[in-house]
Amino acid sequence: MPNGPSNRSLASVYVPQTVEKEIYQLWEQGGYFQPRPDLSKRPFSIVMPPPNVTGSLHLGHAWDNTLQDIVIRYKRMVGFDVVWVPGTDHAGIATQTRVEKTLQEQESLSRNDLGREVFVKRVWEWKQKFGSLITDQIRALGSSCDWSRQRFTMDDGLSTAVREVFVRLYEKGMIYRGKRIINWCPRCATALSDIEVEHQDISARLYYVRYLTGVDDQAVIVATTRPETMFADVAVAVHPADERYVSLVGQTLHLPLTNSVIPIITDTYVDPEFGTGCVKITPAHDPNDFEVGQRHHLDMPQCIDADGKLNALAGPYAGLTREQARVQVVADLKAGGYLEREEDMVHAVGHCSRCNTVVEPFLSTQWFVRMEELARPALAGVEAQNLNFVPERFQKVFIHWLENVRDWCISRQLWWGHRIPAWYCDDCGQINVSREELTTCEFCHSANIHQDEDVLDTWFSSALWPFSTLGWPQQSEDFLRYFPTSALMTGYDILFFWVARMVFMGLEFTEHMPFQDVVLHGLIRAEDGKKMSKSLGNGVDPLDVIERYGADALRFTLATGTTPGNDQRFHWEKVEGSRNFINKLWNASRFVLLNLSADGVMAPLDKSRLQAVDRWILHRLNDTIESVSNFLDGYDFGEAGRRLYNFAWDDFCDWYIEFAKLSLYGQDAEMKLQTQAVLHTVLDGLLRLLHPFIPFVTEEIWRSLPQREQALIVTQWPQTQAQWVSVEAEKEVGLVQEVVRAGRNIRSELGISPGREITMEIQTEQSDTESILIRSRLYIQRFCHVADLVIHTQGDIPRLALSAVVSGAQLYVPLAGLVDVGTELERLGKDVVRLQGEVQRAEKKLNNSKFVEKAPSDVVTSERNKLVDYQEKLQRVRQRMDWFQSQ
RNA sequence: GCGGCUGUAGCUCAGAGGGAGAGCAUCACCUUGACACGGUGGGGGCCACAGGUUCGAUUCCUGUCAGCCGCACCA
Repeated sequence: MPNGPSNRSLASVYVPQTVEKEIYQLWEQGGYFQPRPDLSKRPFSIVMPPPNVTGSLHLGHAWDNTLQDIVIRYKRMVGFDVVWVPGTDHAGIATQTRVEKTLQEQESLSRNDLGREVFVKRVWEWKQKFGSLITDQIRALGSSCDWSRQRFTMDDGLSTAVREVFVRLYEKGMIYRGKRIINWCPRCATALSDIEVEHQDISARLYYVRYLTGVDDQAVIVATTRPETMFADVAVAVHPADERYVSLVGQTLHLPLTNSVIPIITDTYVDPEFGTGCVKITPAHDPNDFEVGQRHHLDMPQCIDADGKLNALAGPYAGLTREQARVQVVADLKAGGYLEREEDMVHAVGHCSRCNTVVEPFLSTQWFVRMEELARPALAGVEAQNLNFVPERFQKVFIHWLENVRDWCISRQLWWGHRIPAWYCDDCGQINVSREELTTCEFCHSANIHQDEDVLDTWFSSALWPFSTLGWPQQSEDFLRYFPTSALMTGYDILFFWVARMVFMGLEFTEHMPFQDVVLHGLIRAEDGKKMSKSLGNGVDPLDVIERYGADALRFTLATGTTPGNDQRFHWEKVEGSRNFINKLWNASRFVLLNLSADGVMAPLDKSRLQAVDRWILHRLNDTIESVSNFLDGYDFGEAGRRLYNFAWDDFCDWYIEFAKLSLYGQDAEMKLQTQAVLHTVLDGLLRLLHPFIPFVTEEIWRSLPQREQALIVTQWPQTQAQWVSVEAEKEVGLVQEVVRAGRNIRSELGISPGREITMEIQTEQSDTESILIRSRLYIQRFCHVADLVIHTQGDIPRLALSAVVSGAQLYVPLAGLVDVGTELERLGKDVVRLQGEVQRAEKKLNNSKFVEKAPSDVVTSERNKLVDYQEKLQRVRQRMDWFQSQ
């Protein structure tokens, strides 16, 4: 890396805005995001879920990217050959709709005014113009993905992959074209797949309509929620076992308003309990009716067109929208005496997941992927544990979906996307499906052919993402080295849309699960727990957050707010907290840097010369390295981040730095050197550990560190070292902390002003405790502002003094003027209550013979130790109370 | 109807078969030579409810209630 000035002084407040861009450039120009050709390292690869090329970053992306970047940076430092492939998605409907809207607003033109070719050209221009917006935003977040491998779903290579897959599936009979009932969005004017339909409960009415038999006034009452489709009714069905209607089966009915004649048929699909037990059958406008129609070979006339309006079949109602027609038909039925009654009901109605328009079940010719054969290996693979879900519970959801999946409608009536590689021959009528552009029919060699107008579902190309981005169908170097990828990280909301499809496509075409681990996170929500949405206007722009608090603060917030698989709420206060933490780290680093030796040369750590506090912080660091590494290995980012937060703030800043000051400002030059070395070692480790979470600030601090050899991003992840494990130091510093807290508590509770120096006596009967206290006396004096500290194993207890007990020792603060017998008794009384509780709890356990018999011996031992400790403390406090009461 | 998640301090949330935690908020005190984006001390909780398993349950199991989310059906 370029050599920044060493040991330069840092400002007292960290200002991310001035640093982040520069650091990112430094990384990118240093080529650190690209893997080094090093075959001795194990590969670790991730493909980034591609955002919409013309979209902009939202907090969900930011979260997703942060988690991926944490893993990537961690694995890179651990020593894997890491590659993270970024890219964008052409997002068919979304992009097309957006361009159409702008076209309409700015030029009052529709896509039909332009024609297909010109329109598609305009979308490409739009993509060129706005396509870098989102990738720049991903850069602003600090993502260390390999931009040299960036892909777009409509790149040549990826388009080749799409064609290859389409053709192969078609040749295997796994893609077919057929006239079926599909989900149609009249506003988007395209077919949708089942999962692009959202079911919402709607309060509606159930209309009971009289269909006359033509004999006298005899009628059958049919219940329907969609009277406007009656013009396309071809039958009325009853359950074969429904005795009420047995005599009518085979007879005909006259449709009200049109007088068409339709038969009464039987089908077990009919639920005799619902409504009247009679169902009107409209095969072209209802998925269930469609199946009935197929079974009974019924006609399938359509009365609603693609634009959602009624057609000529509806006679006088032609031209009305579905909604208008319903109102009019109901009114006319009522007027004609055909409406028996109406009933309020609530039922689920499908809505377009993109524009929320009510979806029309629509009979049309579309392309489908046969799912049965694709789902089977996917299920088998998952059940054989070849795919590791984090958290595990998503596996069940995944399996359930695959077990029930229906054929996938993949054709879309759009212009923006991968055009279906099928050509129809106008002479022989054959369908040609081909990898190459065709000009003549492969069957009859006629030049009279035309390509299918439709494009493929965007998810069809996304399904190939993990291998198409790496070069497939070529056996490219990248594909051979980095596929299957190591992990796929994304929100659980696209488990079916994307993850499932990648899995079955991966298995079909590469014979591998496309990734080993599937790590699913939740959704980011607004403060009140609601979904962030444009319509609610409660969205937060991550770029705003970055601008105000820095990318690191955003990242740390998102990462530490993560509980595997769960949603999290966004609060500005959390970001502020993260910003404060980053500033804390900044200042702790400043402290360390200011106190290193002027020449920047560090003494090697000499274990024999270290003090307990040094061994303690190194022990803590060791512990932190271990747990953070473990949490990261298990993709538990939240817990890893929180551990680091606590270690950095509590152990390092609040305690160790304060301990270190004594040595740094003291007279012992040798000790000072060791302290400097420890400070440096801990900061060094901390920066490495925090780097995946808050890469900018850690790299920036790193640049100021002496003795650095390379950029932090490519340094080694810290290793645990057995030599730094020190139970003894934990115990020693634990006692010091207990004494300090007790001393501070006395000062605070008695309102002793901070500037006032006090006298303290500590009495203990244990020689090891005594030596710890003697060794630590300067800490106690400094932290509790004690001018005169007496430590003794025997002797008189100070008379008029405030007191506290700690494990193995008693503390006295003689303060004649401040001791009020009443308040002191009250203080001690509270302590007695607390300690009594503890003693009782421990006694109850230990008096239970079953506990002593059955509980693990270490639990019993520790319980015994606790009891002794509490009993002793209790006794001391009571003695003290007795003494006061006798006054 | 099937499946899942959540219920812990005022708020947002961790946690874990064996002494209830954090951040924010709150109260008191503090310009202590890294940091007021800071320091010190304090208050605050039958860990939703009822059973069960266990020596021991806030944690595991079952059920109930409440909130939420998928999937399926709905004439």
